[in-house]
Amino acid sequence: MYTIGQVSKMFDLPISTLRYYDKEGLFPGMERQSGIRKFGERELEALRVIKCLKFSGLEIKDIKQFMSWCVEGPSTYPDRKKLFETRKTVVENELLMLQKTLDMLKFKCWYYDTAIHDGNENRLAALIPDDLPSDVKEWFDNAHS
Amino acid sequence: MYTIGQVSKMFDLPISTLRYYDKEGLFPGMERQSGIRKFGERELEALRVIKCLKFSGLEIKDIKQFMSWCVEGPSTYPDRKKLFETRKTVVENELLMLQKTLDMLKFKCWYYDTAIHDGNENRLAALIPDDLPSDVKEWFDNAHS
DNA sequence: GTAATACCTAAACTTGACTTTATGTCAAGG
DNA sequence: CCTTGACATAAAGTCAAGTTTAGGTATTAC
Repeated sequence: MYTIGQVSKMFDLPISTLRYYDKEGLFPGMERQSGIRKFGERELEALRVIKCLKFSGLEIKDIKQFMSWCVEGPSTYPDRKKLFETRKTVVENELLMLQKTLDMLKFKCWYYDTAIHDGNENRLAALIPDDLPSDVKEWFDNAHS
Repeated sequence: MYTIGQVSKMFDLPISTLRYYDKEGLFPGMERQSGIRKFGERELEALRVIKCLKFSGLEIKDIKQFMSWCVEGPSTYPDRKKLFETRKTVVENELLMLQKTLDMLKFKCWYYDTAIHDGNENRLAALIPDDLPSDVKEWFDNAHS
């Protein structure tokens, strides 16, 4: 069993955030000893899941919904599974878009390398795809078609 | 040259958002004809870049900074390059973390598949890594070590 | 015994990125 | 002529996710 201060250090989260999560219902049924929160293994596992679900873009109120389902019992297994399936789809799409974003950033890094070398953008202004190094042309092709 | 309404449709962005971006200085030197915004190729390219930079997690005020550098001329090439290098690092890290998030989601999907099949979590509560299908154990290993 | 720490609550405040509202101009169509 | 539609502005409102503040309790350290 851990105090809020210990958990704050373990997860590198401000105490105020942990209290806020608790207030929002993300630790249903958390124990207290004379008013003081006691974080057990259930709460630590909850925090691990919260971290991932948040990173996947899920809102607090929907994480709360999930936690409520966990309390409700086996009848909510299908709801919980659907939530994770949906998140999986969302994150897979996000990965594809982030990859495209990375292509753009690589292109721009190359672009400014070239601009710095040339001292101007004259040559770059007249670019055609064939001029581009292959590791950098993804985004250019994509954005200008 | 396009009107704000045309650009709104082209980029699937609300008109109010385009006006907000303009107010925040994301289209420095945009033309006007008797008060009406005229979006040219420069502004469209800006929007393509804004889309990516936003997706990479950059804030509006930092995008504005970049746009100001573009107006300022070749002396800011190094600043602009550094911005894209930093974004590249950030996005590469984000990709790694998203991949881990995806591992967790895959694990949870498998978990609830199993729970639905069993009708309870008894078997799952006593899990050890060796019990896990290999395509699903990444996250479990990671989180419980 | 008092001062420092670690905990608690409720309520107000903050931030970023928009969105909405209220009001107004201007050109084209019936 | 007058209404409709597309544009404009300034200012207020919204929303999520915290953070901060003000005030209080309980235990330990000197």
